[in-house]
Amino acid sequence: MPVTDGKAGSVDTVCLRVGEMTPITDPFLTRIGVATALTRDQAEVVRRLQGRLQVVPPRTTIVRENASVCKAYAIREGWAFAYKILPDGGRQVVDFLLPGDVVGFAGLFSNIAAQSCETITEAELVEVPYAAVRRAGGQSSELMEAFLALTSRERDKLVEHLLDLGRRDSLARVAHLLLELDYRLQSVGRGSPTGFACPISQYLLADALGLTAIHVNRVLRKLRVVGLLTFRFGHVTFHDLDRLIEMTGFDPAYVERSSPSLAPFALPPARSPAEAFEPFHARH
Amino acid sequence: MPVTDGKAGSVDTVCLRVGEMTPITDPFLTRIGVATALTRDQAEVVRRLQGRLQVVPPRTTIVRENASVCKAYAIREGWAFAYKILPDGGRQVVDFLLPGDVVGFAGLFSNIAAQSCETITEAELVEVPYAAVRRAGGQSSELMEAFLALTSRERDKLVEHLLDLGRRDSLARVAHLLLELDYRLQSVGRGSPTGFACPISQYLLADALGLTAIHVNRVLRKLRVVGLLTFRFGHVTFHDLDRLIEMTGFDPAYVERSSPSLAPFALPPARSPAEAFEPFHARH
DNA sequence: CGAAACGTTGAATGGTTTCAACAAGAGTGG
DNA sequence: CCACTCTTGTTGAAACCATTCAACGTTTCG
Repeated sequence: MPVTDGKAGSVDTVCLRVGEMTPITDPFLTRIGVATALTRDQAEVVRRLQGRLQVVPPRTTIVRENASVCKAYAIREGWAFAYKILPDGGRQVVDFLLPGDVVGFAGLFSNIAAQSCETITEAELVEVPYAAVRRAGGQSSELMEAFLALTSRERDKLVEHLLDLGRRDSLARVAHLLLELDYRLQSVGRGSPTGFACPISQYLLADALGLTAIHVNRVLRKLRVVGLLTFRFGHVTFHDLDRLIEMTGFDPAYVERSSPSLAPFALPPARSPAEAFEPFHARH
Repeated sequence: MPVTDGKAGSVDTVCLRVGEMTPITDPFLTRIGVATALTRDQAEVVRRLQGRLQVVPPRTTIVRENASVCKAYAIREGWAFAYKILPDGGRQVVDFLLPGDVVGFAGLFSNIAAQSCETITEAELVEVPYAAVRRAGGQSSELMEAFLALTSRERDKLVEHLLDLGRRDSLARVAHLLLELDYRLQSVGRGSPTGFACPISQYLLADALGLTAIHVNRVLRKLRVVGLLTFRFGHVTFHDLDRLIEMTGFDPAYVERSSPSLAPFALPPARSPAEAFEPFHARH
């Protein structure tokens, strides 16, 4: 439910094309703008929420569980994941974070990180200080509404993840997650219906899906031999999208509901096809 | 981070004691007030958000997945649960809803219900129309912030649920859920450290925990014979709270973080002890 | 070159499900 | 009032899925 400021209707949604307007890619603004149409002024306020830009190497811990935090991070480029560690040493990956995603927004209230977050690939992060968010949000209910929509979307993703762990068998579980990741990538101008570059190790996949890395390996082999999909050398290829969607019960709607088709405008396609689809292939 | 309006500090948090101020129990106001301290005026606005009060029998579907919705429901009394059905017929319970909880808030943006919701016991529900929420929220960023906190809390619950399904064995899974429910009840003046009245069937428990009802039955028997807890005839009794907390890795903090110790003020204790702890015992 | 992370495979073990059956209480309709 | 059904709880045995243990090859990186 876009909130306008009383000016002309369509002009208000400038933020959705900000990627064309400014030389800088602005994933945070994009995400906010997807949720709620912003006026030019509001878009500027959101843009100013952003602090320092960091470029961090792979396997860097950005946020540590239970540590005190004072800012969120918007992912401009690269992959990361949020996770929790159990007393017995087990690890549960809560969510994968792709370009355009925001991590650590939940800490806005407690100032305590609910999960740890670590980069998978090299990543560019934009800091979003809570103080600035509170200041701006306190003056604009439209902004607060946008933040609410952001959190609401996170909730939807978690529910879908819950279905994976609770009621899908291991084949469907793996396939469903990979489908979701591809659709999320497509919503920000990466990926394609035929497949995508996926820097996730089998161990990580296992910890996201409540399985063993060993079993994930066998599941992937099975998915390959039955001609559904191939995940090898950091690349996922879908061989039979229709059958995959049918067997997993994948519903693209829950991805799209939160990121309308306008989203691709906001994040420009990666610089070169090779770089876009195989940025880490060399490591294998 | 309570947001005040500039008047005297402590006077602003009137809503937390609203249960003492008005003869009517107001779970919605309570929940909102727990998240953000509200001024007297804001509390009044929140109070007016609420529409009709419904009393519905057990097994009533309140919201149907994918149906269009125009309001949320605050649970004033009774138990309900939110769930999704998979194409293969499987059911996944996403969350149990206790007095003081709000269901269907996520539909505020899509106007489409993300999950179905059904009552377990007889329940009293207060309607909260989206239109009213948007109107009030649009004029007050503090309110929007409170709604954001509400959704953020839901996210925390889902993450904990995710840990259950992904990385806890069936014993710990069952025990952890029952512990969580008791703590949530305690935060609204029900339940006790020794146990609580629990109207959940083994089938429902199974669908929440990604198990079979048959297996849940065996797990409950095991929990009983090893002296950890008893769940029979609609009542959960904890025999060794310390050992339970240790084996499940239960962290009361994530319940409390979202519902401060002030909460018990808001929802008055149930009318009589017998009614409070065994409202459905008679059915067995 | 050695260490560390990742991928791969086999065999044995064990936790969960499936199938089948029965008991008990609640509610319904003749 | 009494069959009758429906829901829930309970148990046993067989089948299956996933884990554990163990081992080995590969690639990457310092």
